[in-house]
Amino acid sequence: MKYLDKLRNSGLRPTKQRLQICEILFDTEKTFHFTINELDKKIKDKIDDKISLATIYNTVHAFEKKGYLKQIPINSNQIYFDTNVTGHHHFYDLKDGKLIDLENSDVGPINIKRKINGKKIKSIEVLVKLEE
Amino acid sequence: MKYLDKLRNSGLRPTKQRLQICEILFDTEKTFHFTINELDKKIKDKIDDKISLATIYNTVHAFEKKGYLKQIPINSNQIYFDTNVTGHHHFYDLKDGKLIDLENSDVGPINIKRKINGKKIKSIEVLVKLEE
DNA sequence: ACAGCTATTTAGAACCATTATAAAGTAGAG
DNA sequence: CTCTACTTTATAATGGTTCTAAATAGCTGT
Ligand SMILES: [Mn+2]
Ligand SMILES: [Mn+2]
Ligand SMILES: [Zn+2]
Ligand SMILES: [Zn+2]
Repeated sequence: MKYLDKLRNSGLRPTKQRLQICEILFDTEKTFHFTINELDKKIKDKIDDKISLATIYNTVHAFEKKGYLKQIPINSNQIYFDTNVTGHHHFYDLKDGKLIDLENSDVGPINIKRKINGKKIKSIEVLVKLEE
Repeated sequence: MKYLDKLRNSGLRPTKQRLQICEILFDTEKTFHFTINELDKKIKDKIDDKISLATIYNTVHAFEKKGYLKQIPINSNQIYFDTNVTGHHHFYDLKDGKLIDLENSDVGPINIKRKINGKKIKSIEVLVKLEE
């Protein structure tokens, strides 16, 4: 199994459900963005076993904690996740609610000049909203 | 009344509730960030009349539509609003969930090199997450 | 001032994404 | 194989936000 070690090495038991979700999330050429609802639909499409919604939530959160997924900061009634966990940015199309990756090279270096005492920077994310 | 014209000029009737909310939101030296829940508490503290939660939601959304407030893109179970509607950025302290303004001058110019066909850029917002 | 019209407020219900619960099932260690 | 901790699951609960529809209030024209 392709993802057995990935899971074992993170201290996550490689259950059938987790392995199937791994295939949907990580077996693709390109990375992608998704909501839980979209992932649930994709699972129903692509696999014949049923995976409960609770397990989908549990798994996505477990993967996020391990750094295999990240949330995208955006105002929406649903959480958007990203299978691209490298530092990068996003276009957000206000018309259709879709996200498009913006590579670091498309944005250029961002130099935060202000410091906050006792805190360090964990991430810098740019959201570029698009309209017609 | 200080906010009568502001409201009338936007096509919003200057009701007692809207005028009172204006005072809480816009009568301050500094701009600030808030959730609906925090605004509701502040209203209970500062004014003696009761304003229903539905009216608070209605008013905040009306003000946002008129450009007197904006939402801050961030992952949270609640929407964060900002009384600072100029283009600027934010630190987000993951420890306590608080936002701190980052002026454009603290970030430097951001040059988005990539274009999306048929779309134009409405806003560019940077979120800098802080950890210990 | 008054009538008539429309916008607004309101309490409460509904909505719905997410989280909690607790019982049944499963993986891995020994 | 057994034991235990972890995981899955159906289902309920939670909680922020939106909807509903009836009451109220601002505004325009007279
Ligand atoms: Mn199927
Ligand atoms: Mn009071
Ligand atoms: Zn992305
Ligand atoms: Zn701000």
